[in-house]
Amino acid sequence: MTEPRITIIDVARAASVHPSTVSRVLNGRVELSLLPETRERVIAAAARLGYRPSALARSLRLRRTFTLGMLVPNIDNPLFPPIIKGVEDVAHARGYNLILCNTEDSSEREATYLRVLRERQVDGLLIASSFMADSTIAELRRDRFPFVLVNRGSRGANDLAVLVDNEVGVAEVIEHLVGLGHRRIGIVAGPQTTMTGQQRLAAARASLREHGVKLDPALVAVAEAFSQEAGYRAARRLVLATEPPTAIFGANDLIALGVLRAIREVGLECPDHISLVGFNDIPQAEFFGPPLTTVHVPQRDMGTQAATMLIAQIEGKDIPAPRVVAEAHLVVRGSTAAPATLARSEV
Amino acid sequence: MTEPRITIIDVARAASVHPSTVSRVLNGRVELSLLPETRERVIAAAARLGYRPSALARSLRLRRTFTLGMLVPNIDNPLFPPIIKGVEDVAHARGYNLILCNTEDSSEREATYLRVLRERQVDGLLIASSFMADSTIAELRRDRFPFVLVNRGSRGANDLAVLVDNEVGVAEVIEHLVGLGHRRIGIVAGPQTTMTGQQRLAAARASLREHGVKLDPALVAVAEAFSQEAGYRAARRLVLATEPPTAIFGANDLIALGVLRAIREVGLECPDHISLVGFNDIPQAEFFGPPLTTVHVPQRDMGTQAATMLIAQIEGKDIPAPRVVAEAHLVVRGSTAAPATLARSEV
DNA sequence: GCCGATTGCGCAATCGTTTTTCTCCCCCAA
DNA sequence: TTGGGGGAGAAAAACGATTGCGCAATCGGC
Repeated sequence: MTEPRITIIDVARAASVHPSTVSRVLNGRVELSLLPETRERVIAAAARLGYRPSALARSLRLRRTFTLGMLVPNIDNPLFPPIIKGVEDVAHARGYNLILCNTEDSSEREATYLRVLRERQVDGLLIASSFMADSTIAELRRDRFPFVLVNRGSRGANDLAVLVDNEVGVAEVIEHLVGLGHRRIGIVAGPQTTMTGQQRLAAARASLREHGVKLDPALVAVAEAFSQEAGYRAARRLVLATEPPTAIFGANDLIALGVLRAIREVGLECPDHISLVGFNDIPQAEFFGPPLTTVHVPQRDMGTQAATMLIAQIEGKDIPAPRVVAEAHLVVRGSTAAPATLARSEV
Repeated sequence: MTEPRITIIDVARAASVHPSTVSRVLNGRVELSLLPETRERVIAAAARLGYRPSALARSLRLRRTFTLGMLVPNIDNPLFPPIIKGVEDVAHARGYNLILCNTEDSSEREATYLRVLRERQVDGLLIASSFMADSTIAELRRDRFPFVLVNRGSRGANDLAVLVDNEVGVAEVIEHLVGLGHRRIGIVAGPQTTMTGQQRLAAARASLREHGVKLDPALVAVAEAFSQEAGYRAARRLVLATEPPTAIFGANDLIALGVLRAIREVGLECPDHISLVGFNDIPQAEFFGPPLTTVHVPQRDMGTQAATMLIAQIEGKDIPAPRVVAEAHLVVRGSTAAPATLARSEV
């Protein structure tokens, strides 16, 4: 890269035409008439010199970068890679690139990345970062900056978003557990600073109430993050309770995994002593020991939908619905069973 | 974004100075003397207008983008997210951004992304994509384009690279299995179009030979990708053999997971009938059923090392060693045990 | 043989920065 | 009074591409 860059001017010189002609040839502007022979000369010269147009210069001139920015809270969470792939599928097919930023659940990183992405003039933003302050989102809205929320909501009712049906998903979880005979159900909620965390907890409470099951406040813990470690820390209190729950619902699969560790640490087994349910159905969930009962969400689909919506917005096309709610349904695997006492009485 | 952009000229006008002065103030060029009062006026004007410099224009002028490109074969493979995080840690700390591209194990996508990244003038490239042709890499080398290989080698001995010690890792795997009493060992190798795939298979062969264990060719299968599905397809032949192996080494954890499914599908259990070992120690490996015995590699570290090397190269600093070989050591968990016959005789 | 239409391509402005060079002005000393 | 010096900021030239406009040449029609 120390050698001088080959520019459109070099190509023009080599083909004995004007730079503008090179531009037209290479961008295939068919509305302009060009001698086939000229066209070929230009193409040959470009190939010979190994000309590589500068996306920087082009974007500056065009005021378009054909780049999408994506903010992800934690790429370590296996929920996100499939979503990212979905986004990439669409972006790539439509001629856009993706700049992926991992915010590490840190609002400073989030702010930095957001600034950087805007300075780089991405054409639009996919926001899967659940910690982002509503005020930040409001600012984007005010600036009319194209964005789509993924796997999180916002107060602005008209913001474009691809969401998960937390109510239905959680309802199925509770229904399943109650159906198995569980009455002493614990919850390890997600961070209550996130909408997802709030919604899933609220949905669980509501659903338990509907089933006439009382939720012991001692059996509700809040994890500080949607991570395994946070889940583990939060779950310890539950499993050490004088009367531990017979089933625990973790607000996502990673939290559930942390709960699993906590369960084992006190010498109990899942599902023999405590049943466990997660949320998201991350790709390896079925291989866990025991295979995790969880709520499946159409991850890749969410990514493609979000990207499609964003690009439509960028290109000023019609958007059928501002918010898409992805279906979420329980997948029963091996981590749930009837409570121990019941099982015994049944035998 | 339909509103006209606020440029340095607007700020200059608002502060009644020349644009060049604004640039100097905002970039803190202390070597130039500026009246404190002027400086404040400029800063105030910039803040008031909400000025956001254009990274595009700046990069064009500076011929630097402070952006790193990263090519990853498959972000779905949990091996990569921690590596990416390591890269991001360093990049972020040093003022660089990361453009992440997922090649989906497709060489066309790889070529497209490579072109795009160079057109966008990223300052350097992290290449974790193991399918990339050596000729492509040779081209980068010829162009003196800064790049670092991650988790893969190349023929060019002087290419910067952060590698895994496949020999030691695999040797420990074989040693472990042989030590447990296994003699009929199967291998599900990675794609032989990749260096990693070749190396691990070769290392396994060599190690078995050293231990005087004969490798039955019928027990060697090659997966078409480092994925669960490919591992599953490749493993079926092994588990259906007239005399199945008592242990199988999968070239990475995802392949091992596919093998596990194949084992179960024919009604066998792991490790009771067949022991299983993987490679990489992906974050959820310990939660699998059974917890996976595998080779741990310092994932995040590899990312930070690679990024550090790349940035050093970009900035023309000294690079201590062109290739870093990360240590790889076996982690014994529940997926390996003594072979069934032995176990029975021991009881 | 003249005029107007059409074809093929060049001209120059523009996108928003940075940086080198230059100018102006003030102050102080000779 | 004049010249030198230096401080503060203006001018202008890049960086590499795109595009509306316009000019010259060719062609066809009468």
